[in-house]
Amino acid sequence: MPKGIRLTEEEQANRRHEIFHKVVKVFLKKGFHETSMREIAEQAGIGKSTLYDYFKTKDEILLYFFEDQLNDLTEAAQRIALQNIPADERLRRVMKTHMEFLQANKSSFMKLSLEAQRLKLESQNELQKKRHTYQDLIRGLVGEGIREGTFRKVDPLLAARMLINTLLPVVFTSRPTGTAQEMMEETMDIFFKGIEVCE
Amino acid sequence: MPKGIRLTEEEQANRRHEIFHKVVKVFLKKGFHETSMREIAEQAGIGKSTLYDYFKTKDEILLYFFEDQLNDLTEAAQRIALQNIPADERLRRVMKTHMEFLQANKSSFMKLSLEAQRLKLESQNELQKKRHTYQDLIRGLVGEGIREGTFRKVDPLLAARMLINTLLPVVFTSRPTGTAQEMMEETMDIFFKGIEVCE
DNA sequence: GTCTGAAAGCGACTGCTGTTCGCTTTTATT
DNA sequence: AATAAAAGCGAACAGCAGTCGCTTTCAGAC
Repeated sequence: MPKGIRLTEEEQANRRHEIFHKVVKVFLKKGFHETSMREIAEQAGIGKSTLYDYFKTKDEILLYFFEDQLNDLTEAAQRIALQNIPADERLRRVMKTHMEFLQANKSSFMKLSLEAQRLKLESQNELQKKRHTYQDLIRGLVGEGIREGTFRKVDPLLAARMLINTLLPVVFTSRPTGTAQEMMEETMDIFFKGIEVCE
Repeated sequence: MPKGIRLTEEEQANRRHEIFHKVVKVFLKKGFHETSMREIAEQAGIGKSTLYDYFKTKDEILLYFFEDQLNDLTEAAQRIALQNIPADERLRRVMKTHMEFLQANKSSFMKLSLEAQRLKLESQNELQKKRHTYQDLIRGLVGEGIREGTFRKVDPLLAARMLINTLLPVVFTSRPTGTAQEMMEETMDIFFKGIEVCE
C-alpha cells in the first residue's frame, strides 16, 4: 500500500491474499472468464497494471485459489496419514475429509473448478503439479494397505487417481441421483469393494 | 461451392464435414484455441465470414468433432447392447470397444478433449447433452446386470458415470504406470470387482 | 434471351480482451 | 535537499471472435 517503501515478501503475500479475497466474489457471481482484468482491478480498488505487480497473468489469480485450497487439503491429509491405525482406515478418513471439504466449499470450489478447466494449458499444468502432491499421498496409503494385506495388489497410483477422479464428478454432476453425501458414499463403497482382498 | 444456387441440407452437412476435415490438422498441430478464425478460414481455403455460414461460432467447429465421434461410439455400443448374452458381459464388451476406440483415436481424441475443456460453459453444456445418450446406455446395462443378479444394487447412473470418468483419465494421465491397455484393464477390474455380487 | 431475386462468399471493420509501457507519486536513505 | 528506487497508474498495443455491407453468381420467371 505505501508507495515509496519496498514491500517485504510477507507483505506481498498478504496483499495478494487481500486482493484475491476482494475479487473472488465477482468470480463466483459472474464467472472468472467473464470478468475482465479492468473489472477485477476495479473490484480490488487498484489500477489495472498494479494488479500485474501481484499476479503475473490473469490465470495466476485463479491458480492462487487452488494453491491455497490444495495446501489445506494436503495438510489435513498428512495429519491423518500419520495416525497409528490400519492404512485402509486412514484412507477412508482422508477421503471422508476430502468429501467434507468438497461439500463445505462446494459452491465456490465447484464453480471455480469448472473455470479452472478453461485456463490455458500451461496454467493447467501448473495446477496439475500441485495436485500431484496430494495424489502421491493417497497413493502411499493404497501402497501401505497392500503391504498390510487389506488391499489387493493393484497399481497404487492408478487406484489413487481413480479414487480422486471419481469423487469430483459426483459433486459436479448435472444429473444427481441423491444427495452429494449419498453419492459419495456409494462411490467409495464401490471403490473399496473393488480393491479389497476378497474374504 | 457454387455461388448462386441454394445448398441442400445434405450438401451443407457435407461441406461442414469437408471444412472440418481440412482444418482439424491445424488443431492437432498447434491447438484449437491457439488457432485464430483467420487461420482456420485460410486453411479451409475460404473467407473468414464464409466460415460463419457453416459454423455459428468458433466453439461449434470443435463440437462438431465430438458429435461425430460420440455418434460412432454410441452406435457401436447400441449394437452390442442388443446382443443376447448376460448384461455384465455386454458391459465388458462395450467398455472394451470404448477402450479400443480411445486408443485408436488416442492422439487426436486426447488433444481435442483437452481443448474441449476450454470451451465456453455454454458449449460444454451442449457437449454434455451429447454425452448423456451414451451415459444412459451404460446405465441401462448396469441396471440390467443388477436385475440379472450379477451386480450389487448400486445406483446405475452413478456407476455409469464412475466407469466413464475413470477410463478417460487413464488415457490422459501425465504419469502413466504401464501401457494404456494395462491401465484400462486394471481400472475395469477394480470397477467390476466393486459392483459384482460377492461370491 | 434477359432480367431478377436470393443465396454464397468475402474482407474491412467493430468492440473487446489480456498485457505492456512510460510516466507520476511517494518515501527511506544519503 | 537531493537521490534512487519502488508502487501505482491509465493510455496504448496487438490480437481476437464475430458482424456488416457489399459483390458475384446463377436458377427460374417472363
